[in-house]
Amino acid sequence: MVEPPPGHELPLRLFAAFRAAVDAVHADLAAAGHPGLRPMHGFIFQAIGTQGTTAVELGARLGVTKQAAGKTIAALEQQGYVERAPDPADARRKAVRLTAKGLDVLDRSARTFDRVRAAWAAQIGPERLDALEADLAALAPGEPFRLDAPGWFSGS
Amino acid sequence: MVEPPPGHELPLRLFAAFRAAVDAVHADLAAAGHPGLRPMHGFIFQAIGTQGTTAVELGARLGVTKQAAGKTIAALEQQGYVERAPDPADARRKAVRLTAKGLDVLDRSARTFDRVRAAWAAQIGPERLDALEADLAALAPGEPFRLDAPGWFSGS
DNA sequence: CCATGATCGACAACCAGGTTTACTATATGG
DNA sequence: CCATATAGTAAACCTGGTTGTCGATCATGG
Repeated sequence: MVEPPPGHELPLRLFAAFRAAVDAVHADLAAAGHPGLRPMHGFIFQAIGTQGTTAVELGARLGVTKQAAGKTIAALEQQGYVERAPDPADARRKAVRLTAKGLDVLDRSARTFDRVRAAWAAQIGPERLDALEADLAALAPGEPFRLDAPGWFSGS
Repeated sequence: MVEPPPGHELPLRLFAAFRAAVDAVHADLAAAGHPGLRPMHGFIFQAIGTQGTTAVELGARLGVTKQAAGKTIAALEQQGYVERAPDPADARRKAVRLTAKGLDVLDRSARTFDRVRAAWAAQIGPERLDALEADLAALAPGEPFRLDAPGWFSGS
């Protein structure tokens, strides 16, 4: 009977591949005038999206309190990635939208992820990459868009 | 021509699978009298290992400063997971070793990771799981034991 | 044998991101 | 019209990390 690999190796390889893709994105972003963005910011930008959002909604998407979301928004506003405008329909709310600079991050990220995927397909073959993706979907079913990763790792 | 899936889906699925495995480990740990341990602690325990280590060495393995490693060690010592003893051969050094409680964490984690792997093999078939692992090794080559994940995500 | 430099661990001050608690301002529904 | 719920903000605090500094202890070259 053949010994299977130790069980911790597969999770580490999953994480290593994830990390490789994210590192590629952030290397591109850093080279394109967006230094200082961390992997967690990718989740935040995705959570804001092209539609914009509010502090409460952003907090819910990221799995943090609205106060934490508010701090994050303030920081991104400071750096010019988002802008806030009063909601004409509800004076309590403040609409948060990505600026052109913020949209550039979203756009570049998407293109780099596509580039990484194409490189991977070329490396192991598109069929095997599709099989890999299908198997992953079977092993960890459900919505892949869980944006509450910040906080999951070190969070309370 | 068939549209490939958006490139960000695969990384998210990689992360989701990693997260599922780690969550299984920490659910088991929490049920076994180790509540409050976060995913990042798994990396720390692995970095300390059965051999023990020192603050400087731990910092190097985790990719953080020795001061941060020292704080982490102090916190784990407080909770009874590690103990420090003076090194008889070098009075500057303090050997850090896992206590029985700490070794229990390491042991349980390894067994749960094995259990997860077995469950995954049963679900998609051992051949496909082996293929998945081999493909991942091809895509993100190199040492899978990169323990500097804490800090990578939100770090400086 | 000892002076100099490197290394180990600790302390202090600070920062980033998160939480809890508390508060104001605005909507909304009975 | 008022009671209750919701959006945003603020303050105090926690954790994990950083830089800078320091004393204590090796290690090495005169």
